[in-house]
Amino acid sequence: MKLATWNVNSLKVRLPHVLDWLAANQPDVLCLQETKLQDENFPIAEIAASGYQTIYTGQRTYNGVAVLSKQPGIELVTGIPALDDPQKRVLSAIYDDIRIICIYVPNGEKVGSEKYQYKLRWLAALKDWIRDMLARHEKLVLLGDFNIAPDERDVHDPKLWEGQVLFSLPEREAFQEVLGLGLLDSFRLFEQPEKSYTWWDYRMMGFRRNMGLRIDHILLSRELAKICTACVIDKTPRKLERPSDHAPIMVELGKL
DNA sequence: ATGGCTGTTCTTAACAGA
Repeated sequence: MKLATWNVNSLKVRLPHVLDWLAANQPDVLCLQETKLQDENFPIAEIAASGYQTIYTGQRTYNGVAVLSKQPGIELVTGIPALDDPQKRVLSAIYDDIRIICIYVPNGEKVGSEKYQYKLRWLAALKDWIRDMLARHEKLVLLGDFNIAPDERDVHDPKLWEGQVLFSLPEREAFQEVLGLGLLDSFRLFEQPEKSYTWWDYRMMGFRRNMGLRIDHILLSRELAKICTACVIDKTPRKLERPSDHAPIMVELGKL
């Protein structure tokens, strides 16, 4: 089974990239963030023509998440149940017995800002919810754009980013607390190339100079980590014309 | 120190993203 996540930064603009990527990689499940589409504008027909069905929750201009899958999911959840949040950032369903949770964590803008406080509150609510979900689902995947680089290895210039949003200690601690519930960072289960990132700034030739951050993640419950055989960041779509600033990541799971 | 790209909007300037 192949599970993937990709912040597409506007599905309207990136739909051709997504369809090409689906055809080339054939994931069983692909989670998308920053679709930036209201539900009535979601391109279900184009995606269905590629052999995928979709669940989605979106809004105008900002945020929006979707889960594309070969098989239908059950027990859909939209948003973090205990969090009263109009922003469309969370979508979850069960696929092939696995509870998939697609998230788009708030960016946080700047350490100390109102949006940063919202990010930390949001992460605290996420932790409480994931604790509940793990108690109910041994097979669980939490994946998406976390907007947190967990470790110095995940930052092209840790000195420059020290204390900055996406790499500040409170954010990294919140990430570790989620892991502490019983999740593993699939990317670090395997040997990886040095300087592996999932996001590069559009400006200053960030991608060409590999000035990136690893802020998109696929976290696996212990049960699933045991059967995970690979985790790969695919930089191919980042090289296309008009790319998303994020690259997709994919894990492969063997038989239970 | 700043702004640097990109996408979106009751657009052509302002904002948010990371």
